[in-house]
Amino acid sequence: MTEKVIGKGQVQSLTRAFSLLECVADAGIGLNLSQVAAKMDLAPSTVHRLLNAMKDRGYVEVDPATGLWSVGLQAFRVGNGYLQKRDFVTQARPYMKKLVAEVGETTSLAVLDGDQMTFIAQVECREVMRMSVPLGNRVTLYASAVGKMQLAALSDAEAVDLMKDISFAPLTERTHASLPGLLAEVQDIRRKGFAVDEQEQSLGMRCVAAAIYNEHHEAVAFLTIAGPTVRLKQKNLNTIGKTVRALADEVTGAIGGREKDET
Amino acid sequence: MTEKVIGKGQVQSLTRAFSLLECVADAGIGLNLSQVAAKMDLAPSTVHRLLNAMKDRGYVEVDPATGLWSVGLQAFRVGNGYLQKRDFVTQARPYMKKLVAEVGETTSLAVLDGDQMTFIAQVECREVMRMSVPLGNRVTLYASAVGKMQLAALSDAEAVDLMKDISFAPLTERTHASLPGLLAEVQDIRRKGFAVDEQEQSLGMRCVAAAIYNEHHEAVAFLTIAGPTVRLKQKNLNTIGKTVRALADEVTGAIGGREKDET
DNA sequence: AAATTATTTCCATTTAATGGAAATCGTGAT
DNA sequence: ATCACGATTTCCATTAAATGGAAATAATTT
Repeated sequence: MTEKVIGKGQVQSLTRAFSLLECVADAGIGLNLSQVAAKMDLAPSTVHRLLNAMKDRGYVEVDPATGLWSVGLQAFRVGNGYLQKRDFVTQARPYMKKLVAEVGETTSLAVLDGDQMTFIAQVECREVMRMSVPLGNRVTLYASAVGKMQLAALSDAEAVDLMKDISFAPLTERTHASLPGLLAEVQDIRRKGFAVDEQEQSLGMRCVAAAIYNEHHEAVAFLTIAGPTVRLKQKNLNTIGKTVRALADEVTGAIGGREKDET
Repeated sequence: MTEKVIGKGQVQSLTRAFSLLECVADAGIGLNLSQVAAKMDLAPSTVHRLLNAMKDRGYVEVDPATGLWSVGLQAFRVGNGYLQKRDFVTQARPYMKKLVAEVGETTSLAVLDGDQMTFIAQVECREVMRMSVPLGNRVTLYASAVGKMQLAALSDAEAVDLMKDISFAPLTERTHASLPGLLAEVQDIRRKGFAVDEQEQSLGMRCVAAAIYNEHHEAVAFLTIAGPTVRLKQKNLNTIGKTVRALADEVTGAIGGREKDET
């Protein structure tokens, strides 16, 4: 039998509870107790105890009719505190709207989370066919405009370090397949100040992203615009890139930040 | 010394960790470890251990410069799972937009949470002076349009039961001060199918709310529009009420629900 | 009605959380 | 620079609190 050793500074019941919470959150519709127990490889009684403790506080809820567990309102409430603090999200909103008005495509804001990018805000355009990502969704660093812009905002060493555990899964035939190729593009992105996702995430979709900096010249968030290739035409990418970058720079200014290399 | 007994079905470390999380979430900008320890009446070492365990999972984060703890991205991610599941939120969005377009004021969606109403979605209008509530924020049942509409959507017995532990704190001079008065208005709200907050929450603000029903004739969410008294004029409230109700009914239809008393 | 599966309760066992104390780090004053 | 004070972090003996097997109960299915 393999002994599971509890990591230093870890709290078993907490770690387990959060795993359950995430398990239940990822499941969407919900899972019943036994499914959760099986998935987490825990005794039903343990799962029962932990889930009920979280239920008492509103972090999860159980549908009495179906017995399915899902995320609770309290989790939503607490989680939204994240946005409160990050006032750049609210401050960026008017600029995001401006960008939508100028280019006519859905605009989003993403931040680095571990080794992926997470979308934290969005202003949708009014087109019938448009890009739309649920907030909280993630994309890879190597196959998204925001991700590549994130890498470009770091030093080569930092970028390589961030990518060290990543394997290049091809999402389309245009997805980067190796680190050297990716880093070469990152160089180019640094020069231009914006990144382009040329159908690397999804065929028929192009994205353009630029960085928002804080007062310490650190990129804290990434502004991106995404649309179908039929409207976001190749020949306009340079102009759009400049527009996105200009808007991102405006946000940087609005939150009292400063760009990287202003010499 | 008073012995703190752990409640049945509770998990001490979990309960404490969630209290810490909420403490840190409510603080907005953040708190340092000692402040949290003092507020929660726990030993610093315990707080340190629990906060670090949550930090490892991304539920809280600490600003290395200031040592202030605040809510983490993971909490946001997981919390947003709450909306995923409730497809009426996404389905309601286009109608919320339509309502904003028609009336020109910020539109929100609220649900019952314990004995308060929680805002879970919002579409802001484009006015400079406009209503804007951070998602996850709560309002009372007795001093909000959504709250009164919620009460009206229940039977008198259920409404009274829901209000049993509530004391009527006057938020403005127009706030309901007692249950009988509130229940009398609730009768009227049932007849009209929409509720009005006539500066009961905040002077200079009016709100109008209507209910969204599921297939079991249960009110699951409340659509509301809020704006300054200078724009949301008294004489238009009836028309606006009908508009809000009509839109709420459209959402009800879109999610396959049915209204209460369709005889 | 019986069988099967899922949930909940119970409780003896022992692990894992606890918090006091001491060490370390950080900051600002002298 | 040195000292002092407060905050943070580490350590570890103690024991309370979490654990999970088993049994009871409830909910489905056959």
